Amino acid sequence: MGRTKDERRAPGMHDVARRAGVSHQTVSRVVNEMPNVRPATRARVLQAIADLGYRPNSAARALVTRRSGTIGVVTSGSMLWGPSSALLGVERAAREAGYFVSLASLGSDPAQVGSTLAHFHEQAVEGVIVIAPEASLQHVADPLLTEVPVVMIGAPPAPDSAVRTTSVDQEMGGRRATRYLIGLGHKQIHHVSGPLEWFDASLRVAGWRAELAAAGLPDGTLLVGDWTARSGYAAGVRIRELIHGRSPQAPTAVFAANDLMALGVIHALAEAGLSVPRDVSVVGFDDIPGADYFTPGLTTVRQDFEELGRRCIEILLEALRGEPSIVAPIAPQLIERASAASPRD
Amino acid sequence: MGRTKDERRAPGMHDVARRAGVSHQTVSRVVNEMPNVRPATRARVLQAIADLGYRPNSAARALVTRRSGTIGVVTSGSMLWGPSSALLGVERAAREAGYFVSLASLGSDPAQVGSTLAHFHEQAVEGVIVIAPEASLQHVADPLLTEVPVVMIGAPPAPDSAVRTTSVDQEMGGRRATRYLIGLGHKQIHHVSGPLEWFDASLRVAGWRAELAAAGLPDGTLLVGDWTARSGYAAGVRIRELIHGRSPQAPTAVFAANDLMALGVIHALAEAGLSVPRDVSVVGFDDIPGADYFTPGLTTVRQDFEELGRRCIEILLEALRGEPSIVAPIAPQLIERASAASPRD
DNA sequence: AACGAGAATGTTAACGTTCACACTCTTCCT
DNA sequence: AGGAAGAGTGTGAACGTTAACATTCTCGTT
Repeated sequence: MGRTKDERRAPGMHDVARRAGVSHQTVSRVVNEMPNVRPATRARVLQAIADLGYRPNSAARALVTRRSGTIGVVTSGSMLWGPSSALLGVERAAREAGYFVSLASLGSDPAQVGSTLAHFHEQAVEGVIVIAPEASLQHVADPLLTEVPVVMIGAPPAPDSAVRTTSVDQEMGGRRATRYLIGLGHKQIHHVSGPLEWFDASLRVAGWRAELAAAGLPDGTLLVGDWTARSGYAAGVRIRELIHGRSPQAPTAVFAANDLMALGVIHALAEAGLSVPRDVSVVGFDDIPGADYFTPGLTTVRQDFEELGRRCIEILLEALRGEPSIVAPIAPQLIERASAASPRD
Repeated sequence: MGRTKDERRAPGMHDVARRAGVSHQTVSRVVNEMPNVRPATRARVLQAIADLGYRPNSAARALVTRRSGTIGVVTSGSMLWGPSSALLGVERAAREAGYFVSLASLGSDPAQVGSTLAHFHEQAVEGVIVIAPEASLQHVADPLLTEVPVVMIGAPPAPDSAVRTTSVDQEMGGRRATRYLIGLGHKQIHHVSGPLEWFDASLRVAGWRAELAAAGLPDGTLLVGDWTARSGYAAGVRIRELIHGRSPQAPTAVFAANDLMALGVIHALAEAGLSVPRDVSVVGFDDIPGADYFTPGLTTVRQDFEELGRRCIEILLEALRGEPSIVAPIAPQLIERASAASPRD
């Protein structure tokens, strides 16, 4: 009775080595594309690998190497258009660079942060990318920082921290939107922002203010929303009341910090018989799918999230190599559509 | 700046064992929550673990165990609202079950399929979840099937294949939307579908047809889109031409297979001075963020993508345990809003 | 008191790599 | 001819865990 080993083990380096008539170490060298292997030998090994369908065992490699070949990505649980797209960019770039991508989402429960970190730690990730541009989450990954590099997407550079960052230039986005409206002749431009503890939100506010000031215009009213269309609607209700009351604060244009809130604003306005852009101009932010077919088509500021994700990996790789990284933020782009026009008067 | 080379090895089981005055095997037993450890010993070990900040090394474990504790998730590259949400659900459930989640997206290039599979294979994933409900991708994971269970999200059950599936009941969704419109009194109901090679798309078509037939109504016209608002707009243009031409085929209601296309349809209609729902009723599908603030608020069929993701993991775990799984598809839900009403005549 | 059945713990050998060497050829210089 | 330099290859020991088995305790039973 021979060994009834129906547990057919996957071939290992030794099997390949035997078949190619070399030592396991030579196989290792071939697999890792190291120099100092004669072409003929390399070919023989490669052939054996192909014949046997050999695949290196990454666990064994990770064990001895102490490198997992994995990078961890933390996302906040929201999965809005932006984060999802950035995640996609991150994944693509990471895989292209030969890394595995391990995903972990953050619930609202702060205890989850600890468990997520433990999760990554246990997996021995080589780097972490945080897609959660809320200030409250700015330091989620700090405990890992002593061990691995961390890149945070969308956060402003923090020179005091070892966390590297990259982002779309949100302030510039805010300026572009505002300047465009000013160029159209608007003088009263209000802003519906996201929650101010989001970096993106407060930077867009800053851009809006700066541009208003630069043009010598008075500050507009700031209405704080929460990124949802519903909160945009609430802001829109406030705005239409201002307009109907012929308030001196009544705006001729509104800059919303994302497209969803812009949608809500437009809805509130339309409900009250106010037409966009005839009565009020609206500019959004993000250029989400469908923004071009809102009624009216939404003039907005587009950000390239996938590019953002790619850069994230780029920076992480630089950090892994110990290089400094000076990456300029990505410039967002204004997309002209129908929701903004010159004021009537 | 440059991180000093930290030669201090992380503590291993032996270190813990020494500190607790037991053998490494006992530590292993404690870590893996195995029985037959005296409470006092367990406590001592736990204490030592805490003192040393010990974390089990998953690579070593994976090596000896031949189980990676990782499940692979393949997504198509699109990152629409649905897939993203499902991904989130999958991640949550997987982590809760103690698994790592490895992500890989599929580009358009079919060669990528192979590389993605190799990627997972190399990582020794224990199971694969495919979030790519296109028929063309139905068999992407088949080569892995001999090794690990595969669960495909959104695909119809295929009894001939070992691939397990789960989904929202798309046909029911199509029926619900259509029935609602019929209940409102509509007799000419057209459908703007997604690409027919998507399961979801063809099932919704089937539901629409079935319900029409059940009500003894004539077939409506099928306009095939590609999920984008732009394609919905194109369909809307066709529809408004029908209406303006007083064609006998002119519909009083349109069922769009997703909200984005519904948005496009509404836009095209509005452009031509046709009002929704006064002139034409529109029902969408998905209930994407913002759908409630379209003008008018979109009546649509909501699917619970996160639940879908959770079930996916549930089924995968069952497969891993060798259990059969008979999971009923999730019933989608009609959300009544303003975009559909009774026809005027 | 001796026995034995479990419970509790320990010992040793894998798992499949890479690393640090040691070794054997070439090649080319003196 | 002698040998140094370096290319090409091989050897054995880690890496940190679990599996399988071996051993020691702890009782209740006879």
